[in-house]
Amino acid sequence: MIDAAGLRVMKAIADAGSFTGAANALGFTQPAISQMVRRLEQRTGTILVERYGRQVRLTEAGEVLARHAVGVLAALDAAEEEISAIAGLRAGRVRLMAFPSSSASLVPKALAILKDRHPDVTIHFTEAEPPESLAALRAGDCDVAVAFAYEGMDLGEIEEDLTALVTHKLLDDEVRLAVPAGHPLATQGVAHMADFSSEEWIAGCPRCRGHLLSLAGHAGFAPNVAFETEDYVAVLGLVRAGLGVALVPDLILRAAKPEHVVALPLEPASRRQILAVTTPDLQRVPAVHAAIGALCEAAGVPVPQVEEPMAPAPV
Amino acid sequence: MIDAAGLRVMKAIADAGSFTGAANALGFTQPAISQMVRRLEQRTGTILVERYGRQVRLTEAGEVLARHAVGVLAALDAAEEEISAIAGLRAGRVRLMAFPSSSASLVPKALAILKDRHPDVTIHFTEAEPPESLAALRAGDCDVAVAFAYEGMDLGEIEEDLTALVTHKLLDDEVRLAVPAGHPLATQGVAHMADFSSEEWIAGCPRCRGHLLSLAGHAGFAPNVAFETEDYVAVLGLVRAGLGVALVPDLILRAAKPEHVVALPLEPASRRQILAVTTPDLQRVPAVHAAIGALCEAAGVPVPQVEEPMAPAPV
DNA sequence: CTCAAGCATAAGCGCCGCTTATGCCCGGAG
DNA sequence: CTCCGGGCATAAGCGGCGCTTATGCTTGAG
Repeated sequence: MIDAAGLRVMKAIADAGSFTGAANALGFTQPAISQMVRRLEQRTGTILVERYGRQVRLTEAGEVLARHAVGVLAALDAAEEEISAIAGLRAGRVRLMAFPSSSASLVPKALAILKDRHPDVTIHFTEAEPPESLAALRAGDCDVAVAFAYEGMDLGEIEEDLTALVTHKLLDDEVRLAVPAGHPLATQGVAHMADFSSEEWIAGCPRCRGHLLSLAGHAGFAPNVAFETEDYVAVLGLVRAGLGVALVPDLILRAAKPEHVVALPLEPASRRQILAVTTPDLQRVPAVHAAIGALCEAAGVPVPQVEEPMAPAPV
Repeated sequence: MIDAAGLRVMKAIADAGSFTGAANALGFTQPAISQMVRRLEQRTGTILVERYGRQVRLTEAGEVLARHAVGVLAALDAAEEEISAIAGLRAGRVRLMAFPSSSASLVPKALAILKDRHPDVTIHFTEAEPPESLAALRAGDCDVAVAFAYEGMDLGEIEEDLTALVTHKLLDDEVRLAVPAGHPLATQGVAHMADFSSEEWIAGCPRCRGHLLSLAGHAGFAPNVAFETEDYVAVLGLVRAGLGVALVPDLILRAAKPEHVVALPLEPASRRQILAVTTPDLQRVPAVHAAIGALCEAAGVPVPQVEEPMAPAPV
C-alpha cells in the first residue's frame, strides 16, 4: 500500500518545502510529485499535504510519513550498503572445506592470498573428506570444497558424484608406491602393482582404500590390507618400519619428506586430481569467486576467467 | 535501487523456503517471484538465491536482505498503522482557536462532544481574536478558527478576508444595545442608533469598536468612546454603573445575565455571525472534520454533509 | 497591472512487472 | 528403470502504473 518511493517523496517535500523543490531534489518533474502525492493521499485515505496559496505544508499525517521516511530510508540504505559491501568484497564470507592433507600447504597458501587481497572477507574453514565436504556443499553448509578424485579409473565407483557442481582443477597429484628403503624392489625405477601382490598393505582413508582395491584389482589380485589409518604420517611410519607398503600421493611425500622410505612411480601411472568444487550459483558470489581464484593461484593454475559475477547495474 | 516489494519477496522466500511458497504467501504466481529475484540480483549485482536441485536457499547476501526486510517492513507497517489511526480518528490532533467570548459555552460544549466521540484525538485549544486566529490558520499553526463576522455592513473594512477559506455558519448573534436600567430610553422596545448619538460609549475589542463606528456612521454620528475594554464583564459593569452605553452581542448577555442592565434590540437589527473557519484541505483531515462537526452540533446547526474525507482504498 | 513562481490537470506513452503457457530438471515410487 | 509429481526457468503477451510534456490557474510581488 505504501512504498519507499512514496516515503522518499514525502521526505523530499518536507525538506524542500515545495513540490518543485522536491522534484528537483529527486530528479523528477513537478507534475510527477503532484501526482505522487495525490496517489498517496487516495491510497492512505487521508490528506497529506495542505495547499495554501502557492505554498504547501505537510498535514499531521504527512508529517507522520515524512518522519517514518527517515528510518525506513536509512534502513534501506543500510541494506544496500551491506549488499554492496558483499558485492565489492568489502565484506562477505566464504565457507571452505578441504580434505586433511590439502590443508598442509595448498589451502593455507590460498587462504593467505585471499586474506591479503580481501582482508574484510571472513573465512570459515573446516577439514573434511570429499564425501562430507561435497555433501555439505549440496546441503548449503559450504561454499567451496577442495576435493580429490582419482582419474583414469574405468570403475566409476570411487568417483564422486559431481553432477550439478562446477569444478576447477587445482593440482595433478601422482600416486606413488611407498616401500621401506631396504625393500627388494626399492631400487627399481618404477613399480608394477602386480609385483606387490603378496605384500602386506597399509590403507589410508576409505576412498584411498577404494583406489587401492581398484588398482590391485586391475593388476589381478586382492591386496592384503594389514593396516588402516587415515593419518599419512602414520602410514609412512608403518612403511618405514617395514610393516607393509602403501599408495601415497606425491603431495604428501613432498610435504613429509620421509626418510628410509622410497616412493616408486607406478607403471602405469595413477593420478588423482585435486579440485575446487562449488555450485554454479555460489561461484558467482564474489567471496566464493575470490576464494576459488586464490586456490587456483596457490596451485599455480590460471585463474578461471569466469564472466564477471554480475553487471552491477550499468549507469 | 531496492524497494519494499523486493524485501518483502526475499523475506517470503526465506520464510516459505521456496519460490512457489513465497508466491502463494504474497498472492503472486511463481514466475513473478522468479523474475523478481532475478531483477533484484541484477540490480544488486549479487546472487541472492542459490538454486540447487529443486530447492532454493538464500545466499549470504540474500540473508542480509531478508534480515533487513523485517525491520523495514515493520517500519512501513507502523507508518501505515499510524496513518490509518489518524484516518480512523483513533489518533490525530486538531488545533482550535476561538475568540474569547466563544469559549464561554459554544466551544466547551463542542470540545466535550468531540472528546466524547473520539477520545483519542488530541485537542489543542488557544484563545485568539479572529484576526490572529485566521492568520494562524493561514500560517499553518491552526486547523479550525472560530471567528465572527458582522453582517449586513456595506463597508467591507471590518470584514475578514475569507478568500481561500471555507466557513461554516455556527450561530447568528444579534447585537443589542446595553443601557443602564434607569436610562430614559430603556423602556422603549427597540433602540435606534441615532437616538444615542450624544451618549458616552463603551467599546469592546478593536473589531467590535470598528463595528460600533460603522453603525454609528450609518446613523450619522461619530460615537464618543469614553471607555475601551476587551472584557465584556467589565463592559457590562460600566454600563450598569451608568458610565455609558455599549453594543453587546446577545450571546454575552445570555451568558452573563446582567442585572440592572437593559439590552435593547437595534432597529435596524445588526447581527454578527459566528463561524467555524478552516481551509479546504484541512477540512478533509478527519480530526478537523470531526471538530467542525462537533462545533455545528454544539451550535445546533445541521452538520455539513461534506463528502467523506476520502475513499479509503476500496478493497 | 504585469510578471514570475508554483501547483493542477490533461494527454500521451514507454516500460515495468504480472500472468498464462510451456519446458526442463530433479527426486521419489512402483 | 521408468514414470510421475513438484518446482524453477523461460517466453510471450499485455495491462496499467507512473513519468513527461504542455498548458492553465492562482497567487504574490514589483
